[in-house]
Amino acid sequence: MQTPTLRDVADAAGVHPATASRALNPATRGLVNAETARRVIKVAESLGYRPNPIARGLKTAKSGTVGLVIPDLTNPLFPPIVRGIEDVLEPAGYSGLIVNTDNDPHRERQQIESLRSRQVEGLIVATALLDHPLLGQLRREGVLMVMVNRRPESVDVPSITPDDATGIELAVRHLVELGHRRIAHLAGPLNTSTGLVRARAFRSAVRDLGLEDDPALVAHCDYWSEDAGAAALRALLDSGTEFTAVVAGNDLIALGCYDVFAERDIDCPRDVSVVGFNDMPFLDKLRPPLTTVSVPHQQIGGEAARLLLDAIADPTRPSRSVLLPLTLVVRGSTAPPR
Amino acid sequence: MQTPTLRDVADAAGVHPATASRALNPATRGLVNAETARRVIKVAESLGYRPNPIARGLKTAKSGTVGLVIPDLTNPLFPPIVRGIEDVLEPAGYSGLIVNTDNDPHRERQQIESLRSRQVEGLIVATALLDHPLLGQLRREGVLMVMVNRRPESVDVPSITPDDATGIELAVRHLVELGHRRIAHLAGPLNTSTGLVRARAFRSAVRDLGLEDDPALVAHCDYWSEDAGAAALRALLDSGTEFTAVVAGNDLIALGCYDVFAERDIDCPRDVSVVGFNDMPFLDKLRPPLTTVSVPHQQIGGEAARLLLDAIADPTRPSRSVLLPLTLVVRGSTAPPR
DNA sequence: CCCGCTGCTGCAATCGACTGCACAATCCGC
DNA sequence: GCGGATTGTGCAGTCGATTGCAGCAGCGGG
Repeated sequence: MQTPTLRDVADAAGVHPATASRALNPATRGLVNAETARRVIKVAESLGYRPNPIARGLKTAKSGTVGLVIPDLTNPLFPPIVRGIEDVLEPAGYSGLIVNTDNDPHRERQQIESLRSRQVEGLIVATALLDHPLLGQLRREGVLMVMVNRRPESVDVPSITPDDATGIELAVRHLVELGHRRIAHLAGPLNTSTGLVRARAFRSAVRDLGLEDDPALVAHCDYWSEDAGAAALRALLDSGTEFTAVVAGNDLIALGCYDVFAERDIDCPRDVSVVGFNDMPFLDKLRPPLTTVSVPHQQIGGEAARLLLDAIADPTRPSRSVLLPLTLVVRGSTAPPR
Repeated sequence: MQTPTLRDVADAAGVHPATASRALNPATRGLVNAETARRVIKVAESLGYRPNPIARGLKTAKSGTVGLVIPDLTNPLFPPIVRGIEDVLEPAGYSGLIVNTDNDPHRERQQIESLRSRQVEGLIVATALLDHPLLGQLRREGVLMVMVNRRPESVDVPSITPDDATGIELAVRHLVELGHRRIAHLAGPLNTSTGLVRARAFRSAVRDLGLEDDPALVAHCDYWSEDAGAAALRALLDSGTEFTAVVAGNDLIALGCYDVFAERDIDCPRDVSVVGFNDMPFLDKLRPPLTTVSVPHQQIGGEAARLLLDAIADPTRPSRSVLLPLTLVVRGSTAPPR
């Protein structure tokens, strides 16, 4: 006998499996004599009994798993989020099934399909595609889900997002306080909600702080990548527009700036200041260490998991959304303009 | 009716559920009339039938999941490994359940216990503890597993490990070719197999290349961390031992060196050269960019998953182990000595 | 002294898919 | 045209845990 079953426990305790089941389940324990329950529990322990979640899941139609849909675990953004999720899921007796979509809508469909056939009880979605028809469909089919890092525009889905707008404002304000007046923005892809939100926030922050809102000062990146960031900065430089500071759409784009600085012999922060976004690991090891907006990724993951567990516990509960506050981490890449 | 069951398909196709089951399962399809099979399959498709893996698992005692035991997903070493694993698991119809142990043996036990109760079919273990009694116990209990990044000493378990010894030799040889003669080693914790193997490999590489094997040149770090690396380098520096280059046990330890360089105004690579190990992301963004030994993490993960799947398919097959070749990535942190 | 209630426990069905066995239909050779 | 081999299909039990319902004992009240 590999691992003892409920029946083994019941036999050893001299009761019916049904009684053993009730004794072992805290929710139904009240139905059984306290003395009997104690005995059953004791026997279960001594036998090293572990309920088989597969069998349990068959009857209860619950799998104890949730799906985590992310673009790519290799992107340093996601591990802390996943970790935060797992840390909340685990004590609740749940676990997460991770799939990587590589931002390929087709793959995404497939992966979600595969998760559903694995009977996940809900989905935590961190992919960044905007206005996805799949989203509405899943909603209609009653699939529970929580979005991370993006707030769906049309559909009513609970979400956990960093307060991007305030984060950008933090960055701009910091630069203004240092004395910068011509601040550029290297925006992320505008077909992603974060890219869009941050770009908008940038322009309104600039206006709010009494600076000129010059459209020539914002350049767009096609991807959230170093290369795209470098390309955008080069274009901006070549356009002849004057600026003394850059707010990058995220840290990778900021890293692209570093490449251009090296390439064109620009001294950061003496010639140009840069602020990133996300606070990826090891940014403090760069020369100069990157000033950036810090996002509490692990906390975001934790909140997302909590929201999903709530939804599982009571699917009728109205969907709640959370906006998490951000902080600015000032390091060496920002200084007063010359 | 939420999702159609096998019975629904069978009814719609006018056959018995048993027949439908056989028709749908490629392994047993031969038992049923080709025409009937075709019809059943067609009906299944049109109904959008998805076999319920929970029910299937109950009968077949297979869950389609494997457990991934890692210390901490947040450590940049692991995401690529996990990604490599998932990429192999997924097409095979398996998926991975990740648990983080934080290198806490107690937590590790618990987590593995929890994975087992979830009926995982095997374990991929990437935790670095040496000589773990748990290991032998699991073996005896017939739990299939594969180790990543470490080769168990006593027990016969398949493993995938980078060829650390050759990697270290690559690093030392590179430094020697640059003209270094006094090369130090900041070894990782010696109670981890990688720490031990690399430290040994360092000394034998030094000897093989005709350098003096001075014990004063190797310092030990208590952890694989920046702080530990910095502390070890400080101790070495304070001891007055002369050296012009450092081979760090891994990249984090090398990063610790950077901190000390900044602190003591040491110019890398002019005063001291440094080589890391692992090639974490973004090392090329450091000043100076870190020369390091590159480990094919994703490939390691993939191989590990393949090994485990093999073992699942045929548990009697003798356990195989793989040593993956490494390469040296020369960047800016190494130069000829002054 | 009997009825009815409460508190426990057991019985048996159920979840959905798989599978050994039996049986029916078909086909072949002699 | 008959016996035996060969397919193809159905029946029913199984995996392990859960749960509605029934039954039983004990107890108090009328």
